[in-house]
Amino acid sequence: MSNSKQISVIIVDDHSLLREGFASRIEKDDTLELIDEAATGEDGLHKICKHKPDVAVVDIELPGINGFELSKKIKECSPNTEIIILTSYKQEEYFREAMEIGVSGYFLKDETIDILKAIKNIISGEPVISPKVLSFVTNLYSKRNRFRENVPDLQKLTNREREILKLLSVNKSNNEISNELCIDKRTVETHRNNIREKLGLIGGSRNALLVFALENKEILT
Amino acid sequence: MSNSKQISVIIVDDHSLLREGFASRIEKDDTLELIDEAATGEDGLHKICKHKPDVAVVDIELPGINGFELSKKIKECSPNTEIIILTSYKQEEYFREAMEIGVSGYFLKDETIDILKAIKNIISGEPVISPKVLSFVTNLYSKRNRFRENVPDLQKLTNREREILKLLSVNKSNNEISNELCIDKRTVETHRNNIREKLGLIGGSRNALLVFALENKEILT
DNA sequence: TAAACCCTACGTAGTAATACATACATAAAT
DNA sequence: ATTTATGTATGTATTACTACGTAGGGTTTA
Repeated sequence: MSNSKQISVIIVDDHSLLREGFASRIEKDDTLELIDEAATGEDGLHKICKHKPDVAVVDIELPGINGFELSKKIKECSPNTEIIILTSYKQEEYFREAMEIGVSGYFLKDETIDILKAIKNIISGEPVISPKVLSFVTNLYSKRNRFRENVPDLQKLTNREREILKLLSVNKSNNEISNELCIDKRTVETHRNNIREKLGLIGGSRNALLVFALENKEILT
Repeated sequence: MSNSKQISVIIVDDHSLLREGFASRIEKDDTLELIDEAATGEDGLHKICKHKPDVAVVDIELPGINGFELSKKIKECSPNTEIIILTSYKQEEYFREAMEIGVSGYFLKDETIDILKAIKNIISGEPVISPKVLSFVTNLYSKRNRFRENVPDLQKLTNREREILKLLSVNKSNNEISNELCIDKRTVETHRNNIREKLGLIGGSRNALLVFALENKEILT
């Protein structure tokens, strides 16, 4: 009955109607197999730990332990099970918590989403976030009103200059840099000036170079 | 030639080898059609505005206008074109900017990702983020969480001090702040010192306060 | 071979911020 | 009613960085 090529799935949701719909959809797809289902967190945990399915679809609002607690416990007892949150909560806090726990997918029930395709995507290594939920990410980022006009041209800098810029990005002073690189402190100043000129930071605020270094610290080799 | 059921795609990347590989993959899939390609931002924009493809795959680092600028212009001239960023930059800043612009996908070149499947997913309405990149979302959220726990020191600041810290976070000098708030520049220094003391930044590096302000600019009211 | 670039070093001058103080008026708390 | 917190202002000295230069020795390149 259980084809080894099939993706094994367990759903944990207290709405029987939703479980039925989910089961009927999965039945029509022979690459997926619903091996069990549960209506409570405890029952779900028990069944998932027992069967260790490829995918667990869990609701957040559950009788007993909720979907978050359940997810954490799943990660302990069956770490290879991919967890998909399927919920009607689109609050940012819930999404955030799900992300922190490290679930592989987060979908809203009221969406016209192809949950089966999402499961397959996740199994093939692509975490998927539901379109409506993705807007949280976008909004979150948009709240920061910094907007980069150009990809900074770090290629214009020499190796030494990039090295010094990297030290600047971890907030080292000229003195510290000169000690670390065993060069004169005035030489460090020369490099700084050359860097500032190449990056077009001359005449700006006193700390323009530091700000640049901090903002770009990740992309410095 | 062009089957109306096919998904039309244009790729903009300055690496010809990558374009060739992309083209050869697409050829083998008759649901996708590569209708044109470009090596520069300008050429890409021209071709995309002309053909208005279903999907545009764009690199960030491009000769001339970069991938971000290109994406913004694509959204103007061909708003129905889904944009997929395909890049070797996995820095959070780039991902953030891509999200702000509102692209539908963000993938890393060095990943063993099925880009064709990703295109199809996106066409079917599922924004997809590359697995490695998705960790930014997680990190971002957990970072925010840490902020709230580890920086209650901000509560120790008075309203005026927070106001000044906020101005510091956008890299204003004491002089600029004193003008803006109509107080003496030495008073601003007093506030700075009080802030530094309350945040435990005394004796640290000269720019410790600036670094702090920059790193926490998002959570300043 | 000459030109260009890179790393190094230094001179003088000025500005910005810190370290470490004191001081006064007001408003809130108790 | 006295303490406390807050916002304001000032003094002196020191440090860190910038502005604007010059300059030698090394390697690469045209």
